[in-house]
Amino acid sequence: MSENALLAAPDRLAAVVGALEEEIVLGWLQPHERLIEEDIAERLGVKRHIVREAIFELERMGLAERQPNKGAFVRILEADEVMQIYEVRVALESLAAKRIPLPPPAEVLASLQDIQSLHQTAVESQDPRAAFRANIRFHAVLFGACGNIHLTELIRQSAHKVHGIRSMTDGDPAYLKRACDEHWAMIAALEQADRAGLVALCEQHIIPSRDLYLARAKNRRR
Amino acid sequence: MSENALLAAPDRLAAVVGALEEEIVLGWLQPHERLIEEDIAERLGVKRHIVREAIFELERMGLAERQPNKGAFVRILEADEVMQIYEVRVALESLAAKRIPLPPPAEVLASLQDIQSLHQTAVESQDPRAAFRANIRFHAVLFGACGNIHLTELIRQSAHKVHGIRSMTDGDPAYLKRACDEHWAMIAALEQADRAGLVALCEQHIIPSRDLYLARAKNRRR
DNA sequence: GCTCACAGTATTGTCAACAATATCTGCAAC
DNA sequence: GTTGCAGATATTGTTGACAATACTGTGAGC
Repeated sequence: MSENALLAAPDRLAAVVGALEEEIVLGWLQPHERLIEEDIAERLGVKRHIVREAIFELERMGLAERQPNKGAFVRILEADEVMQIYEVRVALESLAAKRIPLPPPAEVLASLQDIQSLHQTAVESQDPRAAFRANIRFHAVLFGACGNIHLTELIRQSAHKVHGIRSMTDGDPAYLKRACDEHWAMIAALEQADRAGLVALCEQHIIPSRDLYLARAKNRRR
Repeated sequence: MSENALLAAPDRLAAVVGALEEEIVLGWLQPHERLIEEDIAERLGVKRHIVREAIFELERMGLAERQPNKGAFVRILEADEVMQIYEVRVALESLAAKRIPLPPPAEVLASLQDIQSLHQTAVESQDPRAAFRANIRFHAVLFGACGNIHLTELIRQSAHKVHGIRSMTDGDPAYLKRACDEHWAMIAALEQADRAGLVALCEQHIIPSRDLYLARAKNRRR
């Protein structure tokens, strides 16, 4: 990961945050695992300073928890927290879906189709990292089309909190296949200017991911 | 403001963020004014390091804007941004209002009444700082009663972005009086378990503040 | 009189050393 | 065998100094 050293200063922090987020989300870093600043700094080829700020950021994102003078841990969300976050996500994403102009600009549609092709490829070839990234980009472009930057940002924040996509790693092919199909259905709804269909799809789309997260959280608990 | 030095480490950052937020919001710091790390550090009696982090936080809150290697400025929201934020606020606060248990726990009601008494006193005695703080606390307790921490946090975030309460300073007594009355009406709706009334009040309550903000933003522009 | 280059200044960004705090290990007393 | 203490180690938190960058003002050349 020494490519970080090559990045411009303002992007390094974001790069480290992103790297750590992926490691947590893809399960390389387990819940309750300690995040030791110096180790991470060395591993990612940056100074401790940057890692420190990144961990603050992760804490804000809800992926890590800090205890003063003790350090940071990968955080595990309680079931009720997950429910609460998803309740808000439904409201926000539903609002966004209602605001997306229909039919959307051609470049938005084209972009979504490109990203979704990548997503499908990643899912079929069982590349969790690529699938994770494509999935994020798909939703960013989709909801970004609503034109409300603040809303888009809150949706992004809320989604990142519950990217417990360990599901991706130990894999649930049926779930992944379904997510893929639903993405294509959303694209179709956009093309056909089917507002009701789009909103319904968006609202339904996130429920399985919630339930999967909850089911895994339950199993994880000893 | 040297009392900051006495605070425990983890709270100092929050204290500095709060102090700067108030200064921006109450108009002591004007839009486009530069936020110079060392000056602020000296003024607030903390190290530059803390101020630096605080400014990052302000940027996340949307109150400041940073340009790499150049510095940070007090940010001024464009009219369309304000509209967008308020659109989200209506959705979020409305959702919260629908989730508050009715009637709410006695301590919540008592707390709201206490805070609102303070708010009223502050408004009547034209103490913008106290009014600002009481207003924030009122909404925090009110929406906090919905029980969804994540939702409460998003509401707080969104509200802080548009606390352009310069309105408080150069003052619009009619607006302040109205806000006060509406707060009392919300308390009454809570007591009477009047869900529809509560939700309607919450949705209407923020519109005047939006319009006031927009009107002032317009005047401010030369 | 205007423009461009250059030096000087102000400010932000980075770093490595130091201080404070918590955690671990080994030993002794009971 | 367990508990409690003391020293050693590991880790986080803080600081001041230095480097990099952008801004400002002055003077030379046209």
